[in-house]
Amino acid sequence: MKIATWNINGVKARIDTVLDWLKETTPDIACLQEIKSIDESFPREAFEDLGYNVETHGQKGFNGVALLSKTPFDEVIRRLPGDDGDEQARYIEGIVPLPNTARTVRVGCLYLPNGNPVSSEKFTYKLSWMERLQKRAMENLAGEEVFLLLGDYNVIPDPIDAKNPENWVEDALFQPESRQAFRSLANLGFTEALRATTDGADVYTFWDYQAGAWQKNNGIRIDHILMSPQATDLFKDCGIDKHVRGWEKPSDHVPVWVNLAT
DNA sequence: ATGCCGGGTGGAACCCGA
Repeated sequence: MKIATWNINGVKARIDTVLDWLKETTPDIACLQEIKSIDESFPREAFEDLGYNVETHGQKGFNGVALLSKTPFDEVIRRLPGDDGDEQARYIEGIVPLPNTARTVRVGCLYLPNGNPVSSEKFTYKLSWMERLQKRAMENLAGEEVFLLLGDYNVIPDPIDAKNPENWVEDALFQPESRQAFRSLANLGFTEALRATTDGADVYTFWDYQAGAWQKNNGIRIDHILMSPQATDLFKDCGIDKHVRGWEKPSDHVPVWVNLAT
């Protein structure tokens, strides 16, 4: 079973690119971030035509997340608990049957706040959002399910995860508080899929549109997949669809995926 | 380089992203 995540940077601008990617890589479940669309405008038929069930949690203009699954959802949860009054659409969670078993897989799709500039309320919002994510993750881990948290974390975990880490020391993505919160989350008992397969450098998921970042491979690794112990028991491999960044009209992020043995 | 590009809104110029 293949489960993927991708910050597509606008579903209207990216629809053809996303459909091409789905046809090429055929994930069973796809988590999309930054759909930048209200639910009513999301082009769900285009995805249904490829055999996907579609669940969205959108808002006008910014943010917005979506779940695609070849198998119908048993349950869908929008928003993180404890974010009453938070109008930003950044989290959607779905449960689908695990193929060839009587079990299910729970998938949390997240678009974590950027948090810049660090001196602003945007950074405290980022950290409080991470606290709410941590609580939700603890609840789900207690269920001892096959559970994955995938998405755009907007956190560079370690210096090796940036081409030029010195350029990010003032940035919210690389602040000690951001990295500590990501470590605390992972240390609840998750396995980070990419780092379970390689400790190598030059493994990125984002390249800025500006200043020739892609051409210079000036990237950062900020899109991550965390797996519960029960998911890790099924883990086969993890990859990054780097070639998609070279397509026409690309997102600035590329897809990350895992294969589970099912 | 706290916006060089790109998407969104709204219908020009400005907000937002990382």
